[in-house]
Amino acid sequence: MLDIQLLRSDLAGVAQRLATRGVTLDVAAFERMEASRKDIQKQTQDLQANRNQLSKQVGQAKGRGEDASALIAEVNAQADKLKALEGELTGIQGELDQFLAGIPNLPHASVAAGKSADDNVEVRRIGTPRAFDFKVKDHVDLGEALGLLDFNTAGKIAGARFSLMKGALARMHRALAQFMLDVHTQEHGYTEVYVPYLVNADSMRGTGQLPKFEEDLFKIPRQSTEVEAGADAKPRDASLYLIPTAEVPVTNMVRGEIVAGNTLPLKYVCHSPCFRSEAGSYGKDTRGMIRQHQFDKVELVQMVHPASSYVAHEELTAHAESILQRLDLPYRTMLLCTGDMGFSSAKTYDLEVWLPGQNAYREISSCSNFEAFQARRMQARFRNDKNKPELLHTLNGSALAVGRTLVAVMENYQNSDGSITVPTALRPYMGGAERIGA
RNA sequence: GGAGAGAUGGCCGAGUGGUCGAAGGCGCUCCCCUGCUAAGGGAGUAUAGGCUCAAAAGGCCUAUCCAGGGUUCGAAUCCCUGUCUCUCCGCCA
Repeated sequence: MLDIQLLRSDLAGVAQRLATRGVTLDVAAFERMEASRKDIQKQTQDLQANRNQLSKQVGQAKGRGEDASALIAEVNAQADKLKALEGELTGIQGELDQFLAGIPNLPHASVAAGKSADDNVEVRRIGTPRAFDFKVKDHVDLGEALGLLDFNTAGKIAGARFSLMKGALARMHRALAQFMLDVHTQEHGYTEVYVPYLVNADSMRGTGQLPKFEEDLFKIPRQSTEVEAGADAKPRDASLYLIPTAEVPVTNMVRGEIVAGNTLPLKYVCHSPCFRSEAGSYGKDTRGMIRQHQFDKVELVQMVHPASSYVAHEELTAHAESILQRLDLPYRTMLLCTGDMGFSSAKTYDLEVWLPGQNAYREISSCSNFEAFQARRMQARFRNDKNKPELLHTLNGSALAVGRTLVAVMENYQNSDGSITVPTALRPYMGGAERIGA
């Protein structure tokens, strides 16, 4: 969520920066709502002040044993008007909140303007794709031939976009997650956390998945026994959502908190399953385990001082890259353009790993700086030098998506006989195994 | 699932209808005193928003004592609904 003060002081500037993302800000609507809010708020507060004043006098009069009925009558005379105004104020503030919640973050100055992924900028390219002297297979052919990957059975159990791994492949999947966690905790200073995989709507709002992207989430409908007040009394919605990324529960750890300044930066790493309905991506990546309803990911999350978030962003991205380097997987780092960034992000690097089976670089990580956008929604703050609460900055990045890393290892480390060499870095996690299959 | 207790400022904790944004303590900040890893004295110390002001400072005002409703001229305090925490019992990986 953007700072409403920024919209008040520089509406045109905000609209201009949003335009680079392809978003049109309804300036007129905002100005109309603001004018209305000001007017109603002024009237409401004046009446409230008047009521408080008179009520105080009632108390004083009664204290002196005098009759206060005239004062009480005076307050009562404006009670209806006050109640109506208070209702209006709540209404207009709700409208403004909703309007504000629908506006994406402003791109950082270092982000290139662009419309789509075609305009992303390649920042660096590490490693050289291996030259194969045989016809390469993709991970589906490799895994099924080895009898270790079974999409048919997964389909029977759950449906499309689920996968089932067995034996050494399932173990390698687990090994990858363990390896990533160990590197980040032992070498990069992250604290490992285990978190809920089902979260409430407040948490989804905190990181920006709600209200705009509900269709991408798996939702478990639930009703509280609490009944909302009002004419159409209905039970309060207490639905839970499956997390689409550990970013949600981990970042929400600081929701509503004021942390001591000297505890920053907070650095967490979390291995979790992720659930995405992939609505709107029908027909995309239908083969294999590139795009699944359920996948594992090791996520890095940092809460930092605002002054250091861009340094932290570079570091976090480097932490993610280090996994690819240790696995000796060729990749490139892309700076996303304004038009291709996620809703909440001010700046994002995507890491794309080389997949021989597709003869292409494919996204395996996304590292973003959200500045105060998430923190403002969550009211996540720290005490600054002046001992005043100030919004902190949040960042996160995948390091890495485990399923896609497994795909990358399978395809890049395949041998002519259909076996897969185990990367050296993973061998300690695989009981010393050097090869899968054959 | 059953029974009970609780939720107040950074922390502890008082406050059961009026002048309470909230005593007191701790912590923190500044000043004074003290020549010393201590103690004492004084002042200050929530957040968000609105109005005023060229701006800052300042001033005035509104809201917030878990959340949402209600009663009342007036609610931290009374009533209702919920959430969470703790204790005991049951069940359970």
